[in-house]
Amino acid sequence: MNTSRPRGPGRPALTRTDGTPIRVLVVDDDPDLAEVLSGALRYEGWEVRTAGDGVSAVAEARDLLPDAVVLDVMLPDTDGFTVLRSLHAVRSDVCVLFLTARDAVEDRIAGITAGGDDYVTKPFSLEEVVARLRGLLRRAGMARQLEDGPRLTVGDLTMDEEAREVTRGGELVELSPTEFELLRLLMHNPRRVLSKAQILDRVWSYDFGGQAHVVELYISYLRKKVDAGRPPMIHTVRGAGYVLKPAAR
Amino acid sequence: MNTSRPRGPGRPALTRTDGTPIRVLVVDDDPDLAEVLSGALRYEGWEVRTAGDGVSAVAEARDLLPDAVVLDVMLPDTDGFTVLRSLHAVRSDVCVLFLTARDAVEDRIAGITAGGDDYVTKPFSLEEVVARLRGLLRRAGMARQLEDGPRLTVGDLTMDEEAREVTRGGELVELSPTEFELLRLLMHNPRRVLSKAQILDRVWSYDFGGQAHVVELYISYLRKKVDAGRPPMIHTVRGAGYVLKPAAR
DNA sequence: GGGTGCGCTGAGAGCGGGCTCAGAAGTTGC
DNA sequence: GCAACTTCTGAGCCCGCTCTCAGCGCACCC
Repeated sequence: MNTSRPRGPGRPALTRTDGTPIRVLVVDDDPDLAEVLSGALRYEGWEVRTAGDGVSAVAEARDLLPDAVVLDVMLPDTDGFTVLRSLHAVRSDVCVLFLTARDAVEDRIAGITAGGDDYVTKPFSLEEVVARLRGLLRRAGMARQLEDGPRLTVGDLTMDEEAREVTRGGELVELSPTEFELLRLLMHNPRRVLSKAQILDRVWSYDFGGQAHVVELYISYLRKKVDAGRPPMIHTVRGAGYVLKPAAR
Repeated sequence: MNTSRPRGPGRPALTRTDGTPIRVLVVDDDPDLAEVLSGALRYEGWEVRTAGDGVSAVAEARDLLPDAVVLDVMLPDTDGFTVLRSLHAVRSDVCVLFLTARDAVEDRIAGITAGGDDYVTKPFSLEEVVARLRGLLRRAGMARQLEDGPRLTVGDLTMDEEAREVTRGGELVELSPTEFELLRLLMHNPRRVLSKAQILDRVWSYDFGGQAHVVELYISYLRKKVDAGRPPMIHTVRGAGYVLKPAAR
């Protein structure tokens, strides 16, 4: 996996207010999942460490003083709530993103999002995890946006990630959840060719068994809504993937 | 380190008159509850500390000199009223919000609130606790409102939090307590998508075991009263949650 | 210029999220 | 003690979303 990654031109990156990379701690007892996650976060240009249980998580946190923690609720030793308390003791303004099984949502998530923290249910897509973390960090005010705020812009296409609002040339564009996620990925990587495999990896959840064919399908949906009669911004690079770039005048 | 969490767009924040964050001490012997509470208060941008019993509460108070204290009446060592006296000795103008069981309300609480303090009965919703604290601080004159007073406005929708009065386009809208609380949360977060879990966490009491289904139900109630024939302000974002925004022109 | 395969799109099935209605249980006020 | 109101549960329905399948067009290669 490619670990060195200069941000592409136009790639909006978050850094800490002093300009150093954002520090994230990933806590999950499944090493494979932790690896995939930390890969995606490093791809954002962030500094990442991992821990496999609650005790080492707190130990790592004491050392790293992370800005954010990605925390599996089900850990071999302790439950998420206890870890949360310890983390807040280490650094009171830490942001926490919980990972939880879908059916476990109801019972004990209660109160977790109250402190401004957030959660995603397994299985999740990497794009979603990254987006949630970005949102948390931005709201906590510990991050500095290198570009202009929560509104993402490519050409005359804009996306407000918090309001989930997309406009093209001032007109509102209505998107389904998956379409939105796909467009978000494209808009975070303007002028960069993304392969179908990359897109599948980031937009669809990691346990998705389907074909790369869905990517073509959703690109076609997006074109109908985003390009619709206007000069095209979504381009196919045959044999390589897709690019989003401002429409040539 | 940046400990203040700037409110989202349109989110009215309170600070002390010198502009520094409001300082709150949370006293409860249930660590989970204390954690949830302090999370919610930190989310308001306030500085929070916790204590688990009366003795450490007074010790913390001497150190922090809090503007307000959230105080469980039932403590392992002392009762709330003794703590109250000690707190007033530390800082005579401190605001106190009592937490009490429903059936214990009658007798002595009444006398307390005469002193300008307030109470909520368990189980409570976080939105309620935060609202009561805001009211206390404002009345005590130790807080400075960063935005425009107690009246909340989104489009042609207004809410007077103190009078519990809501108008849409000048017309009075009558709401039940829960409906009011839900709308308050939405109006504090205009143009931001709130998930059902977030709403559940803040509007319903922390021990509510029910389904996210009630949120849909109450959204539908609100729509009937707030949107009723007018251009809709409450929007569903499928798979994500709900947003309140000014009606499109 | 013809073949090959990649990419595009239309049709449609299945599913599940979200809305509404009806009613039970609890609460408040007269 | 009754009436009005509020809150929440359950059931059923509808429709939007997702994905599969299949057929076709077009780009590229020889």
